[in-house]
Amino acid sequence: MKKTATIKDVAKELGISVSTVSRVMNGLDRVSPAMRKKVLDTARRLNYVPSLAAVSVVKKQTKLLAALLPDLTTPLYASILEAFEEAARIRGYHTLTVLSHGSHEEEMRFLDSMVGRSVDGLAIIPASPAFSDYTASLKPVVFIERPGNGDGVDSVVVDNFRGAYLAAEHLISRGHTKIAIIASEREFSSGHDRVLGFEQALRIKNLRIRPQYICVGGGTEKDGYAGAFRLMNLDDPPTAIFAASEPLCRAAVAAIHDLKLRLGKDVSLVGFGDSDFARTYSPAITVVSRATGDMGKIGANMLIEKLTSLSPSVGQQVSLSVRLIIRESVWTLG
Amino acid sequence: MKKTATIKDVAKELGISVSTVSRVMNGLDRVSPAMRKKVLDTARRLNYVPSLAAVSVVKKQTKLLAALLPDLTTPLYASILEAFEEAARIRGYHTLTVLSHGSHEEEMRFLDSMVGRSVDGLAIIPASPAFSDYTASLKPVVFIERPGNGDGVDSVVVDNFRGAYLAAEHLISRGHTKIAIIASEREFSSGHDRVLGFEQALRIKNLRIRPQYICVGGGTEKDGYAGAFRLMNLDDPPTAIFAASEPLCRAAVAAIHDLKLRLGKDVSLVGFGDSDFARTYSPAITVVSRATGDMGKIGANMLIEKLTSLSPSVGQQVSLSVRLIIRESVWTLG
DNA sequence: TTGAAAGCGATACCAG
DNA sequence: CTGGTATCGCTTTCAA
Repeated sequence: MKKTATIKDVAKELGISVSTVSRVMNGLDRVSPAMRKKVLDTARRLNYVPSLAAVSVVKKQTKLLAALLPDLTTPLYASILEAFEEAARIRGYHTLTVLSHGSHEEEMRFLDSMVGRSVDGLAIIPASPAFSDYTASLKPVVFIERPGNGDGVDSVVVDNFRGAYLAAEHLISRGHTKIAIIASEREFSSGHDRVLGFEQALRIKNLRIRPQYICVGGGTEKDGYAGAFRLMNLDDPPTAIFAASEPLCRAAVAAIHDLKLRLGKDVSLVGFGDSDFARTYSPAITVVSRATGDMGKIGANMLIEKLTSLSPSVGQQVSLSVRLIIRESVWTLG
Repeated sequence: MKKTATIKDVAKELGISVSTVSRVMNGLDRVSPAMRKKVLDTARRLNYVPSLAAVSVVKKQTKLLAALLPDLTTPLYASILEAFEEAARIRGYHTLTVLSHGSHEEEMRFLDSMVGRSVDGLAIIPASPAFSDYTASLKPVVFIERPGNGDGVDSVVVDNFRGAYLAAEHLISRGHTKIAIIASEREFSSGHDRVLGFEQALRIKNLRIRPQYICVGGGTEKDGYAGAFRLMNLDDPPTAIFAASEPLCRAAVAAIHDLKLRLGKDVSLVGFGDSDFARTYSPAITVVSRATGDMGKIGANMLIEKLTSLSPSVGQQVSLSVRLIIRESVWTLG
C-alpha cells in the first residue's frame, strides 16, 4: 500500500508553504500561473490527493450523504437508491448506504451512528411508521417513498391514492363490478392510501364496496396467496382483483394458477408497481407504474438543495404521478 | 439543526481536560468510575458524539468501506451489496456505494475519488475486464463476482464452470442430446467459464458440440431473444437450451412464448441464476442457483480481515459452489 | 503573490 | 488517575 502524500510533502518538495499548495488545490486565485503549474505537477508526481477527512474537520462538510432503506432485494428500493446515488454523484456527493431490514431499532441505531459520522444529509426510506421528529433536529433529512411524520420534514412520495384509483377505474371501465383488493396494512401510509383510492373509485362509479372483497392484511407473498385463495373461493367470487403491491401481485398470480383459473379470462388482475415479472409473465400483467427512479433522483436533489441553499425550504412534499400500463391481464366483461 | 458539541465543550463543562473525556469515550481504563460517570452523563446531556472525521485524521482509519458495482437493478448485484453491507455493519464498518453503470471510465474515476476519500478498503464488482493492478497498490481491495486481474488481489467468485456443467449434465441426464447454449461474451470471465463448463459436460458425455448451437453474443434481453429465436428456427433445432444468465433466460422464455412453443414440452430450458421470475413463472424454471448473498458477506469479511490482520493473506481466491434447482422447465425425453 | 500561524476536533505520549 | 501538549492534514485570516 503506497501511502498517500500529504500537503506538507508537496510543500517541502518545492520549498514553499502549505498555504500555497492549499490555494492551488482549491483553485483559488491569488497565485501565479508558474507556481500553480509547479504545484500541480509535483502533486501529481507525489500522488497527492487532499484528505477529505482532514478537510471535513475544518470545513464541517463531507460531501457525504447517508441513505437508510429497508433492503435492496425489493426492486423498488434498489431502483430508488440507484437513482439517488447517481444524482448525488453528479453533484459531487458520495452515498453511504445503510440497511434497516425493516427494524425500527436499526433505524434508530442508524440515526445515532450518523451523528458522529460526519455526513452532510440523510435520505430515509422508513420501514416503520414511527419516525419521531427526532430526525428533524439532527441533520437535513428527506424522506423517500413514505412521508416522515415530523414537522417540516421534506419528502418525495408516489401518488398511491391516485394509482389505486386508476387501477379500479380501469377495471370498472372494462365492465367489472365485482372487484376485490388485496393490500397490506403493514405498509402503513402507502398501503392505506391505496385502499382509500380504490374505494373512492368504486364509490364514484356507484359500485357497492363489499367488505368481503376488501382483503387487507400482511404484505408477504404468503399473505397475498392466502388472500387471493380466499377471495376466489367465496360463494360469489370477484371477477377482478387489484393487488396493491408487487409481492402481493406475484402471489395472486400464483394462487390463480394453482386454482386452475385462467388469468385474464376467469379472473382479471391489476398490480401496483411494475416489474420484470409483470412484464414477462404470460399473459403480461396490467399494472400501475410509478417512476421509481425519479423518487431517488428528486430525493437526492431536494436534499442537496437543502444543504446548499441559503434559505432552505422546509416541509416540502413532492408527490409523483403514476400511470397505468395496460397489458393482457384484464378481460373485458359484457 | 442543533450543532453537535465537541470534546472541548464537554471538558469545559466539567472543568476537566479533554484527555480525560477522550479516555472515557474510548472506554480506556485509567479513569475513576466517578469521573467516568460524570463524563458520560454530560456527554449525553450535551449531545456529544466524537467526530469521526477528526478521529480518522489522527487514527488514519475511517471504518468506511467503499463498494463499486455496475448497478442495483440487476438483482444479483443488489443482493451482493445487501449482504456486504450487513456483514460490514456487524463488524462496525459503514458502506459507501458507488455505481459504475458498466463504464470503465467511471470505474477509474471511482478509484481516483477513493484515494482522497478516506476509506479503509475497497470492494469491487468489475464491469469491465480491464482492471489493471493499479488497484492493488492503492488500498486493500477485494473483487467480487469476477476476479480482479492484478497480482495478489483477493476475490470471491462463483463457480461458473461447475454451474454450467451441472446444467448441461442435467439436460443430458433427461435424455437431451441436442442442447444449445445462449451466453454472453461481454461478461468476460464468468460468461466464458460458463461456455467452457457447458462444453465440458457435452464432451464427457460424448455428445457432439455443434457450433450452430453455441450462441455467444451480447448479454441483454434483446440479444437473448434474438439468439433463442434463431436457435428455434434452425432446420434442426435443439430440444433444450441453457440460458447462461438471468436476462438471457427471461429473453429465451419470451422468445419461446412468442414462437408458440410450449416451455418444458416442445423445448426444455435451464437458466443460470435464480430469480422471482424463474420461481414464479409457469412452468417454473429449472435453474443453477448461486449463493449470491454469501458472495457479499464473504467479500466483506475477507476485506475486513485484510484490514485488521497483522499478516494479511494476499491473492486469496474463494470460489463459491452452486446447486441445481430442479423445477418444471425440463422435459424428459424418450 | 506568498508565508506564518492559529485553529478544527480528536488522540496519545509524557509528566505529575 | 488526570492534565498538558504535540500532532494529524488541511483551511484561513493576517502580514509581509
